[in-house]
Amino acid sequence: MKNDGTRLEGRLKEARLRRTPMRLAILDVLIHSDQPLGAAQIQARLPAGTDLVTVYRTLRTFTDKSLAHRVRGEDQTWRYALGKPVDRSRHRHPHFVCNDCGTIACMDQVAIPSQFVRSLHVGRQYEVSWPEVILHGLCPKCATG
Amino acid sequence: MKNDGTRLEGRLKEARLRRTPMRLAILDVLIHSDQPLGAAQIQARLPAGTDLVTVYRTLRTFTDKSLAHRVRGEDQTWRYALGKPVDRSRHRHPHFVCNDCGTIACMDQVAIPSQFVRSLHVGRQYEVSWPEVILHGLCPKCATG
DNA sequence: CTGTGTGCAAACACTTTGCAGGTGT
DNA sequence: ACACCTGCAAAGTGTTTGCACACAG
Repeated sequence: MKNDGTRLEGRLKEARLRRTPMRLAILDVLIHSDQPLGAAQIQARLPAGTDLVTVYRTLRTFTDKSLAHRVRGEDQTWRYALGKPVDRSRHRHPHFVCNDCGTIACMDQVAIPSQFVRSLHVGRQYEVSWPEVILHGLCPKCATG
Repeated sequence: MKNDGTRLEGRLKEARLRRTPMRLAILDVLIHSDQPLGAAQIQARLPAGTDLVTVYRTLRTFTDKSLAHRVRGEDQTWRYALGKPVDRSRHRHPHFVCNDCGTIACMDQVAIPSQFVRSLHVGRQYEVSWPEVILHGLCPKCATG
């Protein structure tokens, strides 16, 4: 945890992006979140007065450079999360959306079976590049509550 | 095809909704579309001057009564499609989104394997109610084009 | 110094809400 | 007749764009 700062700078350098306070701050928020966050949620975790537009632009930069990826929430908004180095190019893990509290979780540890697409027997006129899986249900908190 | 009108009225009656020109018109548009349509797209297929707000309200009524279902398009907008009687309560077929032209197709004929969720080995703290599958790739038109 | 990033205001696109008047049953 | 629909206007929300200034490299 101590060298998060260093790691963050490394990510920016790798993506050939300037190391600005705004970017470091947003990376920091994302790295410490256990779930994808929306632009407004991120803004709320930054110093008061932080400009939402800049947050949007920064997030766009991150996704453009594949530093982060985004998923849609039930409520129409984009949620952003850092892509694990391993799946930075393609984020093929399922996402979980809670019917109750609405939070989303990246199930990085869950793999979509490689033969999944094939098992669907989609007409061969379709060229499937990747299957997005969104699991709906109750998250641990809401399931027990 | 000749008795579409009758069928449409039947659906409304079944849902205890009044048979209004607006509703019949929208049902007609949806029944003749091979893909989910957005509110604006539906409006465009109705007589000029049709109120978009009413289209939205009508679609909301339809989804409330499970007469139709909706999916999100890549562009963040809702696309509506009539639910097949069979899956009116739950629409578990995959949807296909074309990377190129952006159109969405309901793959009603494709079944998601029943053991799919189990095969993911999601932590048991999560209660998955249903798996949403969105296939990304190229549709027949764009694949050949 | 130069190109990129940031802040602020304003624009945009999609969707919802309020209310008065019209219509199906 | 009465509840439910519809049309019009206006507000909301999330996101993007334009432009002048600030700052990292």
